[in-house]
Amino acid sequence: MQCKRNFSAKREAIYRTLSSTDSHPTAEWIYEKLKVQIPDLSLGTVYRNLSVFKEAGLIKSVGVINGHERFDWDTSQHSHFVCSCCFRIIDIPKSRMFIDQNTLSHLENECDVHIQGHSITFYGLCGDCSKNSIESEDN
Amino acid sequence: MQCKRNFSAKREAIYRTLSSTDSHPTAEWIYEKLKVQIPDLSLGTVYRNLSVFKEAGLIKSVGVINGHERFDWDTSQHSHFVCSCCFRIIDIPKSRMFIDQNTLSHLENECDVHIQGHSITFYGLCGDCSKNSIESEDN
DNA sequence: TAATAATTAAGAACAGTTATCGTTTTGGAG
DNA sequence: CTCCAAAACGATAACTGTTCTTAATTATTA
Repeated sequence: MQCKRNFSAKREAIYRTLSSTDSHPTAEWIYEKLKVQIPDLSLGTVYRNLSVFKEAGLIKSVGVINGHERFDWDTSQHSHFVCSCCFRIIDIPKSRMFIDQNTLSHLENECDVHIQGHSITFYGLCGDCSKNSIESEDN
Repeated sequence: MQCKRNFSAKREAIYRTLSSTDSHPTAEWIYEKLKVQIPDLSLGTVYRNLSVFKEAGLIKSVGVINGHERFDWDTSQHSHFVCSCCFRIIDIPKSRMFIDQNTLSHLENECDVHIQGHSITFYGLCGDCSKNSIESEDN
């Protein structure tokens, strides 16, 4: 991959689809979304380009949630909340939970490691699932 | 599963193998380790019992690292370091990096979620891989 | 002992992802 | 524009970690 300006039409569409949502989608989701506009798109192409983007540092993986890798266009340091019920992923405001450089340095010494990054994931029930589980108790 | 005392011999062996290492192993690793002593052990049995333990809250999953689910006998709240090179997982001392209840409460309100837990993962190079990558530069 | 429940091995099935391969598209040079 | 090489592509097979099925075995209870 050269630079962003040289994206092929499909590559561009895949990147645009990912970067226009905050839902931290799967490859499949992006594929389904784009198939409407680009009927001859292949799922393999979505996977391949997501790998290309990831390798180029243009996107990040949130990790494998419920068996599906989830992607994030926002490569800046931020935390996520993952709903254990519907597997929705919600961004935690960036102002929160920042681990300072001093702590990282101490950790590196203490554990004999070289830290390049970190991720904080909260899990529990999202608002909707929380509400639903209360409603379904009313029987 | 009833209670820990009623473990079958193989279930017991699987739990013992996991709980006697800090390597956060995969199902495969436990299987290979036990196959020596228990030749008629099946990999499916290891997977099944790990699920049973997880469901019972006896063990935790560290998540899927490099395509393999990693398990941890230590269910208490603690953080991990994951080496991006050899995928070793190192426990971070429990004294470090805990997020207080007050912060969690604020987060729950701010994001409209119900937080049940969280995990902090640091990544980078472990001591060994860091050393090796420096050595291989000397060419 | 007989009936019942729990656990297991073996291997088939499954799902998400990656690799292969022949074709098409793209972008630069002449 | 035309040619060419490199990049990207679609289709689909292959791969891999995990789960499921089934029949057999083992443990428990009556």
